[in-house]
Formats: sequence, C-alpha cells, structure tokens
Amino acid sequence: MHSAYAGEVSEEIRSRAERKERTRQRLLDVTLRLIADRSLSSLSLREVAREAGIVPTAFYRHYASMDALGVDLVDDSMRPLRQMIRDARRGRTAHGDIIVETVAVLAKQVRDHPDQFRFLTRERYGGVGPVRRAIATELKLFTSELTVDLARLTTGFDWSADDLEMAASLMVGAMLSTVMDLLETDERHPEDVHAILDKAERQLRMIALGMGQWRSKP
Amino acid sequence: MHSAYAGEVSEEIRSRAERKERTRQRLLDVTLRLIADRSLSSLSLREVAREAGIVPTAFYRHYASMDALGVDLVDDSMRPLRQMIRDARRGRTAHGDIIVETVAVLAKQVRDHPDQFRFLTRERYGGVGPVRRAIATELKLFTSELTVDLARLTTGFDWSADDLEMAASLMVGAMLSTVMDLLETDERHPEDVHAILDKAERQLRMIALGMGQWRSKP
DNA sequence: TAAATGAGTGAACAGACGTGCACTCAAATT
DNA sequence: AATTTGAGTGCACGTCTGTTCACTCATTTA
Repeated sequence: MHSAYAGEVSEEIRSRAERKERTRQRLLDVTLRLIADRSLSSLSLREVAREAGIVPTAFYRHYASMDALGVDLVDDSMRPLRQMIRDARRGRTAHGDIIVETVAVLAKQVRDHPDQFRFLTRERYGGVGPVRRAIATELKLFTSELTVDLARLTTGFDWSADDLEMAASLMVGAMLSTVMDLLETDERHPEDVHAILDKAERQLRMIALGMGQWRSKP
Repeated sequence: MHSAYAGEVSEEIRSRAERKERTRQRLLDVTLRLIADRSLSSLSLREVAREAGIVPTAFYRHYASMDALGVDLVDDSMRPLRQMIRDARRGRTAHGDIIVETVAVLAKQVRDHPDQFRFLTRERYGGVGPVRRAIATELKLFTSELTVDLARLTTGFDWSADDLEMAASLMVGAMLSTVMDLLETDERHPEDVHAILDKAERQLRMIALGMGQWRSKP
C-alpha cells in the first residue's frame, strides 16, 4: 500500500506548474476509475476531490465544473483510439490480413485501456450535453480518418465521398459494438472474448464483401 | 392548461386498482419526459414524485427504488420496438423493397415515440446495472427475432446459426446507430433526417450485398 | 353495516451536496 | 531581499436528497 522509498523512486517535484499538472491528472484518473460502473453525471464534485486527496474547493483551481472536467476527459480518453489508428496503419503495411490485424489492435487497446473505452462508450449517448458533443466530434474525426484509408483501398472503383463515409461509419459502428461487448465480458472467460473477436472479424469481412459488390450511384 | 370539461371528457375512475395504475403510469411518463436530456441516474426520486403530483413517500407504494422503476420502464419502452417488428413483417408481405419498408417503419416509430427510444439508447450502456441488463436482454430478444427472419430469407444457402446471428446483430447495430442519429437531429431540418435515412438504407443494402456473397464455413 | 385495506399525506431526520469567503504559505517574480 | 501569486485549506451556508413514521379516509371486503 505504501512504499518507504516512494519519495526516492519517483522524480523530485519542485515546479509549482508541475505540481498543479499532477493534481489535474490525478483528478482525471480518479474520475475515470470511479465511473467504472456508474455514469459521470451521478458522480459528485466532492467525491472526486475526496478521492484525489484535495479539499472540494480546490477543485475549482482546475475546472469550473464537473462538466468541464468531463470534456477534458474526452481528449484524454481519445489517446488510445488515436494510437489505434497508427497501430492499425502500421500493421497494414506488413504482410497479413488487414481485418485480422485491425481486430487484434482493437482488442489490445481495449485490454490495455478499459477505463478510457468504458468512459467513451458510456457517455457517448448517456452523457450530459457538452461531453456527448465532444465525443461525437472526436468520433467523427476518427471516422473520417478511416474514410481516407478506405478511399486508398477503393481507387479505380469510383466510390462517392458519401458512400465512403457510409461504409466507414458502418465499420466504426461495428467496432464500437465490439468494444462494448468486450467491456461487458468477464475477462476471466477467454473463450467469450475469443467469440466476440471472431464475430467482429466476420462482421468486418462481410462489410468488405459488400463493398466489393457495391457500385456508387453516378 | 386546464379544461373545464376535463372531468367529463375522460372516463370516470372509481376503482382503486385503476387509480393506482394511473399513478404508476404517470410516474413512468414523467420519468421518460424528464430524462429527455439527462440520465436516469441523475434523476431523483423526489423530482419524479413532485412532477407526478404525489408526495415522495407515496412513491414507495409503486416501486422500491428508482432502479426498479427504471427496469419497469424498459418493458414499457420496448413496446414500440416490438410493434416495429410486426409492422416490418407486414410490410414484407406486400410488394416493394424490404429495406425501404424497414427503414420507413423505423423512422415512423422513432418519430412517434422519441422519448422511449431516447431512454433505451441512452441507458443501454450509460445506465445503472439492472437497467442496462434489462435492455441487453430485450435487445438480444429483438436480434433473435431478426435472426429468424433472416433464416427464412437464406434457405438453401446453408448459413450457420452463428453467422445468421452475426449478420442480424450487424443490422441491429446499424439501425440503433440510425436511431441515435435521428434523435440528435433537429426535426425542423427535414433534409438532415432524409440524409440519415438514406444512409441507413445504403448501409443495410451493403450488408445485404455482403450476405449474398457470404458462404458459411462448413 | 362494520371492519380491514392501502394509496396518498405531512412532518421530521441525518447526511450529502455545490459554492462562497477569508486564510496559509511555498514558489515565482520583482 | 521584498513582494506577488496561486494551489490548497477550513468553515460555514442553504438546499436537496432518501427514508422513517404515524396519520387519514375513501374503497374494498367480510
């Protein structure tokens, strides 16, 4: 619980700005941890402050409200998703099945950052206005990244921009469903996880088959 | 606001059980209305009671907690979805495009029962445990209904049960995404609604194309 | 007709909440 | 070395919460 050498293991903190940043990060971390099985709106400012080891009023030195913290948390939680795109693109250049690689990357990111993904999927529609809009914006960005990738894969088939976006959002939707299924699965049942990932692969493969047959309206 | 003839327009209520049922229904109605832009967990028992015109303690005559009310509300909100299946099946027997009919039915149900759909999509992942599980159960039922329909349409192509379920859940996912998009769209912009429905049609059509190419593993 | 039932009342409680205000006291600035 | 800054403190407030308890009184039951 407490290491006698903790103070010597971690770097010394002298700067005031640095201390503030630490506290801010701590606020984000405990919030993410606390909403593992509840919604952000059911979380009180006092509870977050208490868990972060500061007095309620000190919270205001960092955020004007819990909503503001929530919006900030969206940025923070999007990092694993952005990393996912980079990893997936790297996997693409290597030999092997694109779909298998993509699902594998997805599974790894969800396994490594469950709280972030839980927050995003939970608050995507269930959250309060500002948070919901922030997530919608980021996911639209994510979808348009995928649209770019799809455009590269469909050169010569004259897909319309609208159809590319349609296909991309279908894929993103399937992937988000997969994420939520993964998060609701007890990780001590590896066969369940495998079934979910297998289903995700088949779904993406079926969409790919559909794309192969698709012809955009002129 | 108040009609002088209100008492004469509606039926007289004498039975006690009937009065209780009215109050219960009123609790469900005001709850559905109040969470139009918030989550169920951010709603207080007192607020619901106040809006329903009863004293807080009278709430307990109907439900042991807000969670219990939430679970009951899932049943209530599922009615439009069940109606949707029936309507879609009826549309199927008539001449015309299955997909166009299905999307039209979906659009109509969402337009007629926005609060119910909002509740379901909001609390599906964002909600508290019991409500989330209740919704998951009902949606699984919905998906298996669709699986049955798909089985009928794919006779002779020896699809495995697993693959049928995979395709059905892909479709359900696309439809739920459509629902959420519809709910977030200002209904005073009919062209936005049209764009969303058009996208939904194309997505379902693309899945259908994929299914045409699909061969289940033996 | 008399008794039992049960939906709804009203006061009271202990606890949690958000936020205002005056404060401390290192670190940063001058 | 003297001054300013600002993250974090401690207290106080008014409000809202869930839940308890003893109650009323119309409807139902016996």
